[in-house]
Amino acid sequence: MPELPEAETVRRGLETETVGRRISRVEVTGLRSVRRHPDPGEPDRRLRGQRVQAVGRVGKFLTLAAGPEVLVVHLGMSGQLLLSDGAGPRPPHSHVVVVFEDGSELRFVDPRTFGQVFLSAGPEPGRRGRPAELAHLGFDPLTDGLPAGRFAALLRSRRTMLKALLMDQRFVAGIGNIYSDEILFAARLRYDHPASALDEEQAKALYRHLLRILRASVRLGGSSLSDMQYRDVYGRPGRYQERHLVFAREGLACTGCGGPIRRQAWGGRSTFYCPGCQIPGPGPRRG
DNA sequence: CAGATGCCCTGGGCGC
DNA sequence: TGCGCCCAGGGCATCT
Repeated sequence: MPELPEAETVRRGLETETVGRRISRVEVTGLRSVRRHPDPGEPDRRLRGQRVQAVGRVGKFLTLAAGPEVLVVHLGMSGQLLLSDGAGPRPPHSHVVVVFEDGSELRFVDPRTFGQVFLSAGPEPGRRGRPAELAHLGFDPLTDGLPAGRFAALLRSRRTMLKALLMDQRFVAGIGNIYSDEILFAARLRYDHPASALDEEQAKALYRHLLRILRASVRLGGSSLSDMQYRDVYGRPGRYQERHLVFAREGLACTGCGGPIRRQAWGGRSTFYCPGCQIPGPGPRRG
């Protein structure tokens, strides 16, 4: 499930491999992947002949600037961006393929089609020229450099449960189910702890763990789960899953207390936590 | 406004 | 061996 560290790993690969290359055409075969475009031929028309200038990222979204155009990619659940020299057959579910003038290809492969590819309608005024379609996203933990005190104040103003807030892309961009569980375990806070119940020090500590874990995962190329769906642009899996302390570890011994990690259905998906180490918070105040 | 729910979609795992 | 069921979950729409 590509989250920020996986998107950042892909971004680095794209930056290395595609900046400076000229696009000769874009082949779209998966209409759902370009669902924001009423006309699926639009990406080809607008990108033809443009040279890739920069590769950016906001949360889980990737952006390729090419001439006046910005191509935005979200990997969804099962999306991959794979580089190829253009020889050999394309893998199944290659819904969008950017062909460069040397014949090499950038293939958007996405079996479950939760991901998407679209050309931005333009930059949002202010906010560092972020594509307008990404205006709703909150701060990016690795690129926006939000001071800890600001984070703590923002967090403590919300009454939402911590996990819901960490996964809320409007609050902070890039954290999903895996990293929210890992961050909350590191901070010794349970998923259902109300954000507003944290004191200043707890909120700052949570932020430190958030940054530390995302950076550590980027260093190891992100997390590939048992399905090995996540791959970088060279097709390599990540290695951060070896460092997961709670995610997908139901029944295994907690590294903190030795007790079993618990799995809880919550918000329509699985949450993993240690009942011994992670505190649930004060609960609703009475009186 | 915030929380809950359902939908989209396919491959893989599992029970029978 | 094979079929059908269920699950994985990010983002969004919709309802309360």
